[in-house]
Formats: sequence, structure tokens, C-alpha cells
Amino acid sequence: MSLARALPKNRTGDKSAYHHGDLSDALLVEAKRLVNKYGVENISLRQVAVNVGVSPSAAYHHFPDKESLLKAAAKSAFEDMADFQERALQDLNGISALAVRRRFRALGQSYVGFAKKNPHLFRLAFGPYCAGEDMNREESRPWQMLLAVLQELDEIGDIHPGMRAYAEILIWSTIHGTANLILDGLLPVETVDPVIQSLELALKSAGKVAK
Amino acid sequence: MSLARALPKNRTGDKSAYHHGDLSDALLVEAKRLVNKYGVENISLRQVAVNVGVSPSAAYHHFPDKESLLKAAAKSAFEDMADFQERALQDLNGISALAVRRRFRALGQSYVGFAKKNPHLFRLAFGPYCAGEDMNREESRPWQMLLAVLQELDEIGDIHPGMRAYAEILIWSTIHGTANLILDGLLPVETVDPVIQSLELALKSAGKVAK
DNA sequence: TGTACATCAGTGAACGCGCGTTCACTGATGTAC
DNA sequence: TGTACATCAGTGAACGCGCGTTCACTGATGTAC
Repeated sequence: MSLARALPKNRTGDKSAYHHGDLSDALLVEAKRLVNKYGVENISLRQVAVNVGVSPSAAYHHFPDKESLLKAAAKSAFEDMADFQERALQDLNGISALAVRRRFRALGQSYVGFAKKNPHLFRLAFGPYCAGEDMNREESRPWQMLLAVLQELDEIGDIHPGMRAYAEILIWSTIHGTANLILDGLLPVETVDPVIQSLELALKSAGKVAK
Repeated sequence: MSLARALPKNRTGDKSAYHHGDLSDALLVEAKRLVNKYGVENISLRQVAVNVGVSPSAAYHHFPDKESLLKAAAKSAFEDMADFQERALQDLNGISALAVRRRFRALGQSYVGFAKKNPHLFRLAFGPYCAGEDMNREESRPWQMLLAVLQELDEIGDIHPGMRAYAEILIWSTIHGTANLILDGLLPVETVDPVIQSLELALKSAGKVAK
């Protein structure tokens, strides 16, 4: 019995189960696992199937082709990141200015934190397999979380009126850029805190921009 | 005679030349061309060689393996971007505050402009083939250009002392993030100008950040 | 409750393919005398 | 200037490989009567 075969084949643990039970999900999970380990360009449908304990052709009953599987994985990875950020905010309740600012920082830190912890998943979530079509910024959870925290930040007077309009986009770009540059080895991890602090500073008080 | 064979084989145009003349460079150029057309994960050493009019094995006299060729291409793509930015600054001389600010904007715009124009090359330049080892931020031309312009911006009083320390990193992160999000289809191209303007605003005047 | 049968979700062999790389080779070039 | 020869930079056939996908199949499941 091969190692791969020894993996559980279904939810109920029925050893002789011919049908997997939740193959669709199992393939997705294993695909993400392999992507995170080797990078999206280094994984094969066959490997995913074999690791799940199923023949490669079985996957075609659940996904029309490899690309579909990877797209599903990308979408799921994006949600994983949103979960990760949500967990980071979980214990930071409170309505004090201090609490609000802590939430703002946690949002940025968790964004970069997820990328650092799961670089290949992070790349998958944003790369060509997710971008476009059904991926909508406005409706994504990370975006919504950012909107909410900025709203709070605004309410405690931490956002200068002149900075309000493009605050979301400025912040998202900055944090996303920081995450990417860190993954590329072009910025050290330590830069994330100063960057976030600079953003706070920038939001709080801004003069008029010259022509 | 195949189409590929019809390509010029050397610099002097000698039709019957057995030796190419500058195969190393030709491979590099063609590799970049193909990457830019199909993305780095979709090109093969063989295709590069054939397009240049040479047998696949010939490449091994110039690069130990495919990875080396791609690394060289990545490095070259990065320099292409620097060239692109330099050209953008070329006609923006002058020492007036207005001229300085124009240069600052041009730097950001050309960064995103290059990415937009050559998305796959941009990704190659930053992806896993360039990151790390001999890629040094401090010494890279884009970084040096940014340093210079920020210095100028500082001299005309457009940078609040509190923002000076991390200005470079903040700006690079932001512009890099904007470029990436645009390529991913998560931000429209039009956001680049507001983002740059927000940055200017942010730099110019910043209060103290609360604890 | 038992049986017939349609449907679902697997198997496993096979396909053709293009890939990176190796190897023995050979034509062209440049240098020493 | 001519010749011998080492070196350089190509060729092309071959290697083994793993890939995505297809196909005819079959075991398991669920439903109608």
C-alpha cells in the first residue's frame, strides 16, 4: 500500500469506500497545499490527484481541466487570506482611538503577515489565476475590512479631509507593494511597521498639494 | 527554408555564417521577447533557440541551463525598466519646484507605465528569477533615481521632516503595489495619478502620529 | 422489502506532446611557426 | 604568406520524463415499482 493510498479517502473514514465522499474539496485543499509548497508553476494535476489517493482522471469529474482547479484554488487562497486578517482583528475590539488605531495596524500587519507565511498562496491569490472576471475588489472581504477601519479612523479624527478620498487605494497599494517587495527579497520584513506608521502619519495631517 | 531559419544569424548579415556572432545576446533578447509575449512560465529554451535560428543545444555553449538564461533575462528586464524611467526623466530638466515635482510624478508614472506596457517583463524583473542574491535594492538604478528626486523634493521644502526617514520605502511600496494591483486587474489604470498626488500630499505635511 | 436499472464517481491504460539536457560530431576561426 | 593544429561554437539525433487529457470500463449508490 503506497503512502498516498494510505491517506483517508472520505469523510467517514470508510476504508473500502470506492467513492471518495468529498473529492472536490480534497483536491482543492491538496492543490493549495502543493502550491504553497512548490509554487503554482510547479504543480501538476496528476500529483494533486495521487496525493489525495485517487487516479488522475478522477479529477475530471469535478473540474473540467487543470486551470479550473487552480482558479478555484486561487479563489480559496484569497478567502484564506481574508480569514487570516479577520482573525487578526478578532481580539482587537473596543471603540477607543487607541483600539481603532490598533485595528488599522493589525490590518496591514496581517496582510503582510499572510504573504510572508504563505508566499506562494499569496502569489496564487493575486496572480493570473484570480485576477479579472469574477474577482471584484469592491466586494472582497479585505477591501471591506479596510473600508470599515478607515471609517472608524475617520471618526476619531485621524484622517485629514484632503486625504480621505483616495485613502483606501493609497493604503492598499502601499501594503500590497510592501508585501510583494518583501517576498521578492527587496525589502526586509522590518520595514512593514515603519511603512504603516508613515501611512498613519500621512493620513492624519496633510497640507495642500502644489500644482 | 523555415521561417525561423530566415532570421538573421549574425550581426554582419553573413548568410552562410556557421557561427552566429552574438548568440548569447540574441538568446537573451529573444527570451525577453517571448517572456513578454507569453509569460515566463510559458516559454521554453527550445523555442528561444529555434526562433533565433539555432539548434537548442547551441544555447548550452552560452548558458549552463534554462534557469541561467531566465535569470539573465530577468536582470536585463530590470535594466530595461530603469532605461524606461530614465527616458521619462530625460526631458524634465530644470531646477524650479515645478520641475522637481514633475520629475517626481514622472518617476511614479513611468514605473507603472513600464509595468502596464510590459506586464510579463515587469513580473519577470521582480519575480523569483531576479529576487535575492545579486539583486540589490540600494544599488539599483530605479532606487537611485528615487533617492535623487526625493533629495530634490526635500530641498524645495516639499517633505515634512517627520516623513523624510521612510519616504523612499513608502513611495516605492506604494508605486510597486499600484503597478501590481493594476496588472492583477484589481485597480483601474486611472488610479495611478491620484495615488501619486496623495503621496505628494502625504509627504508635504504630516503631523505627529499618535501612540 | 426486494429487485431492476439509471446514474454517479471512480479506475487504469493509453495517447501524443514538448520539454531540458546530453553527446559525439563537425565546420569555422584564430594562432604559432 | 602558407600550413598545422587547437579551440570555439555550432549541429542533430537521441534520452527519459512527466504532463494534461481521453476513453472504455466498472463498482457503488439511490430510486421506482
